[in-house]
Amino acid sequence: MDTITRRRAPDDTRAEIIDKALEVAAELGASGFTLDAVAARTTVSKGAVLHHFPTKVALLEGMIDHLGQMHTDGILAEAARDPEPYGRNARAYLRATVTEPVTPQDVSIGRVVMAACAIEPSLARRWRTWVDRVKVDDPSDPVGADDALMLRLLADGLWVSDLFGIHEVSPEQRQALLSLLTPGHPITANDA
Amino acid sequence: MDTITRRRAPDDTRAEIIDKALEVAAELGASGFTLDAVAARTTVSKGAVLHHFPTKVALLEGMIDHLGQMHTDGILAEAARDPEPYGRNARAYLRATVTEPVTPQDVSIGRVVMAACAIEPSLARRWRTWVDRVKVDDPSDPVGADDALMLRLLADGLWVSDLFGIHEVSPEQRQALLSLLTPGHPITANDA
DNA sequence: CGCGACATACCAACCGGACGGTAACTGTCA
DNA sequence: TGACAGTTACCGTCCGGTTGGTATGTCGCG
Repeated sequence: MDTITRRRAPDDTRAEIIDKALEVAAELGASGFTLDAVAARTTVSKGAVLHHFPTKVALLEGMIDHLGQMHTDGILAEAARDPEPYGRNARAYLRATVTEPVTPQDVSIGRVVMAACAIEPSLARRWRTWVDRVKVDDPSDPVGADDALMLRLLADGLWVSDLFGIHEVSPEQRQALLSLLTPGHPITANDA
Repeated sequence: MDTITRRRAPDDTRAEIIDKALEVAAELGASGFTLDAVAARTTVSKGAVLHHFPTKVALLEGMIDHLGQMHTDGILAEAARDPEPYGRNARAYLRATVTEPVTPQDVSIGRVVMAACAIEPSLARRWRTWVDRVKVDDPSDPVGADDALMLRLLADGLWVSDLFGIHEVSPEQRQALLSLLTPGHPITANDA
């Protein structure tokens, strides 16, 4: 009947764990990202964390899936407000990566994810799976495969650059990148 | 007379440690990259490793510097054989990243470096320092800053993609990327 | 009851690095 | 040139803190 006395729904706990795990990643970075730290921040115990995510990698998978879903939403939203069909999908990918405010928290989380993928191959494969899925969202996109790939590589490169502070990229330069792909003006030679 | 009993030159030991450390990184990956594993592969002991590199991060710095030097050489060689001055520098950067054979060992080492930079901020800063240095190698390069930046971001994105197996990039596509920057045909809008 | 959602207590192994000691090399000064 | 002092290169061992994971108990709900 009523859910007042009932114990909390497990899904809520699971969601809270992921949420708090992202907080820990944002604040403590990869070296501070431990099961104990995550559990300490949740309302539940470490045992509960291990109950929902039997291993640390499983927790990271949950986090990556969550982040992937968020980013997918951002990309779809970006594509939805783009009237120009040519290259819409790839452009949305780039736009969602470039435009979204990159807070220090995002950077820290990104680093943790990056480290995790670099250490654990299964997580890297999960990343790839996400990319594959987001790539086929709009097969009717008329843009050439080479140009679309180029935009995605560019977006990833910019993301990595932001993560590690490699290049100073001004807002104007980001804007210039956004206007790269226009109909009738393919970038790579293969896309005639 | 003979050098059998003589102690080896310390620089040789240091070089050997870095060399074997790269081997360990290539074969065992980030999770297997421990001081013990490195020491076990060298002819010297763990104590000697710590003597030359007082901390694990210091060893990684040495490895990154070494790799950076190698890559710098590759870039300079690529630029030297390029008759076209326009965008030569940025193109060489891209070319050295794309063209150089990416062996599984390279991928494994790259992952270790990536993880290290993601975990330890000082290593990421070292990466940035290297990029800054390699960027000013040829200030007379007439290519626009935006286009040069774009090529570098593209190269980094491709490198990351190769590291994690994110995109399948055919040799033809890599070739298409190489011919991106040509005189009289700027890519970004800002470089008129 | 029984099953899933937790809590508590605990463990064992890994790993970075500290440390005391030794042997080899280098400079110095008589 | 040779003895002595100081320094550098290196060895082998040990420690202890951290951390991922387990084992077992408990409680509520259906």
